[in-house]
Amino acid sequence: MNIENQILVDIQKAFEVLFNHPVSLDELALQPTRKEFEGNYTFVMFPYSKMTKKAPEAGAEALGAYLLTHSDIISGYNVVKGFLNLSVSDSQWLDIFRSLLENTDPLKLPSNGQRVMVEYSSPNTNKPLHLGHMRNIFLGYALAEIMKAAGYEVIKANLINDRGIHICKSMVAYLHHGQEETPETAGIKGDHLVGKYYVIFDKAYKKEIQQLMDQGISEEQAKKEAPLILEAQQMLRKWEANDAETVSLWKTMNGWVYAGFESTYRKMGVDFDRYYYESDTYLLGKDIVEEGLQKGVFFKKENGSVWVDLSDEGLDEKLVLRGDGTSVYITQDMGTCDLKYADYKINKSVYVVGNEQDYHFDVLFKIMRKLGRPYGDGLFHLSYGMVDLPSGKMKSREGTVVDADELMAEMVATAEAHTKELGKIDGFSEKEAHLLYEQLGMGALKYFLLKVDPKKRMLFNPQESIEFQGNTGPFIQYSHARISAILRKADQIGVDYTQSGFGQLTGMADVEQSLVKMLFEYEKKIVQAADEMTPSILAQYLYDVAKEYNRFYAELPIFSEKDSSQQAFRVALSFQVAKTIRWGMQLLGIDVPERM
RNA sequence: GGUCCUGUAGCUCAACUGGAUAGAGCAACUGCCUUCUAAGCAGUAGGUUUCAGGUUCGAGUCCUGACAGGAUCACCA
Repeated sequence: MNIENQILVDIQKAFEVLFNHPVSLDELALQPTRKEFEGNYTFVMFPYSKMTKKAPEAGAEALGAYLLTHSDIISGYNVVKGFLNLSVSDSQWLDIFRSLLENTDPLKLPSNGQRVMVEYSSPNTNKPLHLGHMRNIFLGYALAEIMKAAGYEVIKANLINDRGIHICKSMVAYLHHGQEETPETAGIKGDHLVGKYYVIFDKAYKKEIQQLMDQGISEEQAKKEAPLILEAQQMLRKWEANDAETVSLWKTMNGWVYAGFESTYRKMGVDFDRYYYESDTYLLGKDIVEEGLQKGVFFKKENGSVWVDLSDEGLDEKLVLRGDGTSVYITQDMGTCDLKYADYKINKSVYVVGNEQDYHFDVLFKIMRKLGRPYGDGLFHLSYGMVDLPSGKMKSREGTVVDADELMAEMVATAEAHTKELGKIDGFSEKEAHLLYEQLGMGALKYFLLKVDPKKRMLFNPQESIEFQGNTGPFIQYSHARISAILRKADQIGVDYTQSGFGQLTGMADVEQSLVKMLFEYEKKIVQAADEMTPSILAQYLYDVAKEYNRFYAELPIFSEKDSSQQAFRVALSFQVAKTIRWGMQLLGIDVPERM
């Protein structure tokens, strides 16, 4: 049942009857009535005064009167200036509530026949994951889950950047200083171990540059000629030539990193359906260059380099293949773009990548469209802003990053300390308590990163950012735990909170109606979050629901309520809120506890 | 310099896509645990939505121009 649509249809009818002026449905829109006014939905009359030939206020009055008598849904109305506030009857809301209550499985809309790939995480294998990656990973996971719920078939992909000069840097450093060290002998997670050598390389490299500069060589020159960088480049050539020893070391070190990443992903509670490796894909795309030349989309310059001219689309000329015939970044991206389609015949392809690559994806997508790809219009860059620290931007080479593993451990520890301080773990086993700390710590962290509009840059202050009160994950989790306690008691004393238990209910309090209305909007929020690829819409909604529930909880009694229909309804309402919170939080990758 | 993104309470963020008196949280202050979990609820205070124009019945939202912050503009990835 879609109540808004029904009202709009009635309004449409009214326009014909009252004003003798037919309108199409998409010319009409409702908005929620502001709190300070009476009503549920508001129809704004101002835009229609020309077609109604009436002043907005008079038109609204006429429309309201018409709806009151001709619409089954509308139980009252009032007009303030040109705003027509419509009230929906309690019995309508109750009908809606009953149908919501019936659903026992997490909301999943019928298939829309669309298949989408969401690529996220996509790490380099030369350093461990940090806070910036976490925003990416939680966003990507949540978006994928939300799109599933909205009726898409979703493939989660991770394109691992496992080759290239940066990987060789770690390898060179390891050869010089590694002395057979392994994650086991060093007692360090594999990704951290490899990251350690990346830092060692960078330090030594900088030192060499300085030495060369001291000898009077320019910085630019020094960067190119330092022995270490030459060695790394040499190693890259050997890797590309498939040199056995080099490939073996590469495999070993990458193996360490993958083991480390897997453990981090597991802690994060995220997963992937498909891994792509750049070592498999980096040669792709050259045939597309050829195709583009033939189609006249690309052109060749004198030195043999191949370009695309996007100046008609407001961009510049862009290189797609070097003069020596080797690939650049975008060459292989064109190749993987096609590969994904060949593998899954996807309608949409979403790239969760930071906003520093806005231009790159703009170019890539325009090229694929110019090449006439069938999926061209389904390409989408979910661009998110950087996570800054109070000290400024995170720089992995300068060690000013917040490490993902460390942060998660700290979050869990903080959750533990906080919970113990509140003395809330009576009757918990050791295992249950630890699970709770993890749920709370991770919930706080994930919610913190997901509640903000992705495209905005955000500030992370290690001391203050993640809290447990107010607009936070734990607040929502707490609301769920509270309801769970109520349901336990209701079951214990035998309250029938199925539909038949509140069959005699006659009316609702304001908070109750407002809660029903919010619960009804869950589906709409899922669709909106999926359409706009913005998980924060769902996060914000869940907070609003929890907040409203806590108001209900404080204002109305449940077990001391004497009217059994009232009591049953309030338990049922609580039950439905808990379900909605649980489902929604699950889409965000956040677990909710039964007790806390 | 060109292009793109952002600018809302002291701080972190909302504002249903142009609607009514711009809302939450944190921090501060005041109440509420003998009643279902106080990680909660209610209240007070906090705003020229960076600035200046424009569009219209109506602008935080749209257009123009400043200002501030950021990103990007490699035969790097």
